[in-house]
Amino acid sequence: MMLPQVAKVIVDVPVKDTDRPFDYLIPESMRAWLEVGSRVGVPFGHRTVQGFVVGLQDHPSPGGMRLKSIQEVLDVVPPLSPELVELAQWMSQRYACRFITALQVMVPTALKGKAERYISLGDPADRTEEEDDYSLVRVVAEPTKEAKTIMAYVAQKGEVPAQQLSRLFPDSAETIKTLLRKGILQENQSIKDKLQKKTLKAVDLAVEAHEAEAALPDFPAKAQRQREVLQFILEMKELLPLPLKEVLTTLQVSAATVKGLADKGFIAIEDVEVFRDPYRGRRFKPSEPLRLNDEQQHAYDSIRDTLDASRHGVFLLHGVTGSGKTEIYLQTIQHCIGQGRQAIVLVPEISLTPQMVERFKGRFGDQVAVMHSRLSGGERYDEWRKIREGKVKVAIGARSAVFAPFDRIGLIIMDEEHETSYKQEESPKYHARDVAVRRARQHGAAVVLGSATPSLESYHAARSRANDEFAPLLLEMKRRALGNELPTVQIVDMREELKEGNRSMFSRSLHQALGIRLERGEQTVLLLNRRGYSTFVMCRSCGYVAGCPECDISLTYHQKSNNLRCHYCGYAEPAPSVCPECGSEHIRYFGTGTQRVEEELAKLFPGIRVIRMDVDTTTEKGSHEKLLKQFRDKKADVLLGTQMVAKGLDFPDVTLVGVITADSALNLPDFRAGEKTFQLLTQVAGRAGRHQLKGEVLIQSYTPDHYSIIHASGHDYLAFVRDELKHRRNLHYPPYCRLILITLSHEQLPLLVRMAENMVSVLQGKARQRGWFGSLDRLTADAFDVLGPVASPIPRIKNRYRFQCMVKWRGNIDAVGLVRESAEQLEETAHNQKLQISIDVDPQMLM
DNA sequence: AGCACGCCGACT
DNA sequence: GTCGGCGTGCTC
Repeated sequence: MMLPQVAKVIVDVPVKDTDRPFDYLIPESMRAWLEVGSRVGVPFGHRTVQGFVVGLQDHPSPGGMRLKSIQEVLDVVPPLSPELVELAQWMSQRYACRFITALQVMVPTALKGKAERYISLGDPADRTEEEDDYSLVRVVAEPTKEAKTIMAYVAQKGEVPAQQLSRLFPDSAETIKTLLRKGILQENQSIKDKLQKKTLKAVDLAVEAHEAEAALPDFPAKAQRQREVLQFILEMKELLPLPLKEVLTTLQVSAATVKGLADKGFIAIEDVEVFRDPYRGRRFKPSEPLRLNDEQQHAYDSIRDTLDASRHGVFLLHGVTGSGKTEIYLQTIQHCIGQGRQAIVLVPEISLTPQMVERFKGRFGDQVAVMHSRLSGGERYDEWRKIREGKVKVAIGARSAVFAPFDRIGLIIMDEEHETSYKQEESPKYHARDVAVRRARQHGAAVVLGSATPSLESYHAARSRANDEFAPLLLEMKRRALGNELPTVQIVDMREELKEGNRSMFSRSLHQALGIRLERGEQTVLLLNRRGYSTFVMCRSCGYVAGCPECDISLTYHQKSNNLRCHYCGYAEPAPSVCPECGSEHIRYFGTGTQRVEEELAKLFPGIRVIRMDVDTTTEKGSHEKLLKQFRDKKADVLLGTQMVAKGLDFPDVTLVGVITADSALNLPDFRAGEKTFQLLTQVAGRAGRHQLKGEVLIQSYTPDHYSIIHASGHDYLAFVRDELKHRRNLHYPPYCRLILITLSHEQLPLLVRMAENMVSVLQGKARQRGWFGSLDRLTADAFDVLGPVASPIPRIKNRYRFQCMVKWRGNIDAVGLVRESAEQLEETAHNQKLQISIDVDPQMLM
C-alpha cells in the first residue's frame, strides 16, 4: 500500500489569510501514524504552530512550491475522526466561521497546545566547518566563564526551556544569543499541551512470570520481605500493573523493599496513566427500566423502529412536564447500546445536576461519560478520552457534547430542546440541534428532541414537514406518567391591585397563599422573572408598554438621552412622562431585584426562612447544588430566584409556585419574548404538585390578557403556538424566515457608521444581482432583506463602537455565503484591518 | 496571531 | 553612527 507523502494542514492561526489548508511533507517515520484528524506541530513562518490534518495526498502537487515537513505528531490516537473533520468543514460554511475555530471546539481545551522553545547543545553536524572551527577557537577554546557555565548547565540538562534559561541567567542575553548564532546552542520548538496526563507509580513484572517464580526459593534469608512482595505480585499478575501504593499498604512493606526488588530486575516501577474520575467513590443507586404507559410506549416504539432500521430520523418528543420523557431516553439508549452503537445525551448546562447524572449512571453505570462545565480541564479531558477510546457507550453533557468523538452513533437525545443555551454565543456560533441532526444523518442515527414547550422552529418544522433539512416526526405525550393532575394556575391582575391601593410587589392572593403554606409547613417557590439588563417602560396603571411601531418589540429606555429606541430598526421617540394610553403618571422603567423581594418577604412574614438563588448567590462552585439541597431538606420555607429555579427541579413538598412579575421577560426587545415567557411559565408551573400534594400556581402580571400568559395558565401549548405563529408570520420572523445578524466594530464611530452603511449597500447590491433582494412581504419563494444599520444594544465594548444590521431571508439560496463574501469584500476594500465583522447565523440573542 | 524585515528619532 | 520605535507583509 502506498502511504501518503503530503498532508493538508489547517493551522491554529485564526485569521482570514490562513483559513485554508497548507501542504506539508510527511517524514517517512510518521507516514503510518498520520490520519485525517491527527494533531500535528508544523513549522509556519518563523515559528512552530499546532494544526490538524484535514487531508492526505499521495504526492506533492506538480509545480507546487517546495514544502516544509511536519515536525511532530502530537497524539498516538488522532483526536478527531475524518467524520468530525468533515463536520467542522460544514460548520465553517454554515456558520461563517474559520475552519480552525470549528476544529478547535471539538477537542478539549487541554489539547490546545502552544509552541514552547527549548535550548539544547548544537548538533555539530549542523555547523559548517568554518563555523565549527571559529567556534572552537573563539568560544570553546577560550570561552568566557559565563559561556562555560551556561553550556555546562545546558549539557547537563540536555534540554532547557528557553524561558527558564533566561530566568536563570538574566544578564547573559548577549552570550546566549551569540552561542545560538554560532550554533553551539540551538533552539527547538515543540508543541506542548496545556495539561499533563495524570500518572501513578505502579509495579509490573520485568521478567516472565515463570522466571520470577523459579527465583522465589533462592531469595536470601535477609530478603524475605522482598520475596513476599514478589509472591504477591505473582498472585496478582492478572491485575498488573498494580498501583505501588496498594502493594505497600496491603503488605505493610516499605517503598525501599519494593525498590530493592526492582533493582534486582524482577519488577519494574513505572508511571502508569490513570483516568481521573470525578464521580469516583460515589455510589449510584442502580435503577431498573420502568413500565411505560401507552403514550410512552408508542413514542418508544417509533424511535426503536428507526433504531432497528439503522435509519436517520428526527423525532420531536412533545410531552407535558412530568410525562416521563427521561424514561424514554433511558430505554431508547438501552436499545441503542444493545445494538452495539453509541448514544449522546445533550442537556442544558443548568440542568446537568447530580440528580440528572445519577439517573443515567444508575441505569448505565460506568458506561457513561459526563461532560460538565464544572469539571477541571484534566477531568474533562479524561472523560473525553474515555469516549474517544471506546471505553464508554453513552456521553452526557451540555452543548459541546454533541461533538463526542464516538465512531458509531445510533442515537442523539436533546433534552429541553427549546433552551437557548444550545446556541453558542462565541465563534463558532453553532446550534447544537443543527449539528446533532447533521451528525446523525452521517451516522444513520436517530435524533430525539424532547420538550414540554418545543421551540417554534422545531414544532413548525414537524407540523409542516416541508423543510428538507430538518423535518422531525412529532410524538405527543399529553398525560403525566404518575397520573397526577397539572396544577391549577391563577393569573393575578396587578393593575387591579394598584387600583385598590396595594403598592406592594405581592398581590393579596399571593400574600394569603404564602401565609397558608407557612401554617401548613409546605414549601413555596417564588420566581422573579427578570432577564437581561435592558429596561423597558411600562405603565403600572394600565400595563401599557412602549413598543416599536415598525418591529413590534419593546423600546429600550436610554437614560442618557432620555428617549426610547428600537434596536432592530433604529426608531426613536422621547421618553413619556405620562402614559400615552391612560394618562397615568405611574409610568416608569421596570425591574426588581431578588434582594428587594427578600426584604419585603421578611417584612410581611417575620421569621420566614428564604433561600435566595441568583447570580450573586450561585457564583461559587457547588453553591447551586448546596442551596437546592438545603431547600430539599426543608431548611427553608421559600426558594426565591430567577430562571434557574424553574428548570427541572423536583421537590415533593412544594405546593405553591408564585411568579412575581410574569411580564418582565415579555417586554424584552426580542421577538422571542412571548415564546420565552410561555416556556418559563410552563416550566415553573410544572414544579408544583409533582407528587401527592396538589399544587397551586399564582402568576402576577400587568398584562394578564397576553396570549403567552393566558395559554401558559391553561397549560395549552397548541393554542399558544397558534397565536405565536400568526404573529411571526405577519411580521416575518422565524420560523417563516431566517436571520443573520452582522455586527461591525471599530474604534472610530464616524468611520464605523460609514462602513456599516457600506455593508448594507454591498449586501443589497449582491442580493439584487442574484435576483433575491426585496421585502419579505412579496410572495416570492426566495427573499433577502436587510435591516439597519443601527447601533448595537451594547454600543461600545472595550473601546470599540459596535453597529449591526440584520438579514432576513428565506428560500433555497446561499444567504450565509453572500454575507460572508460581502464581509470579506468590505474588509478588503476598506483595507482597514481594524474593522471587525462578526456574523451570527440564526441568532438566538438579539439584544 | 506572531514574527521579521524595514525605515525614522534619542542615545553612547 | 547604533538601539529600537511599531507599520506592513507573510506564513506550505
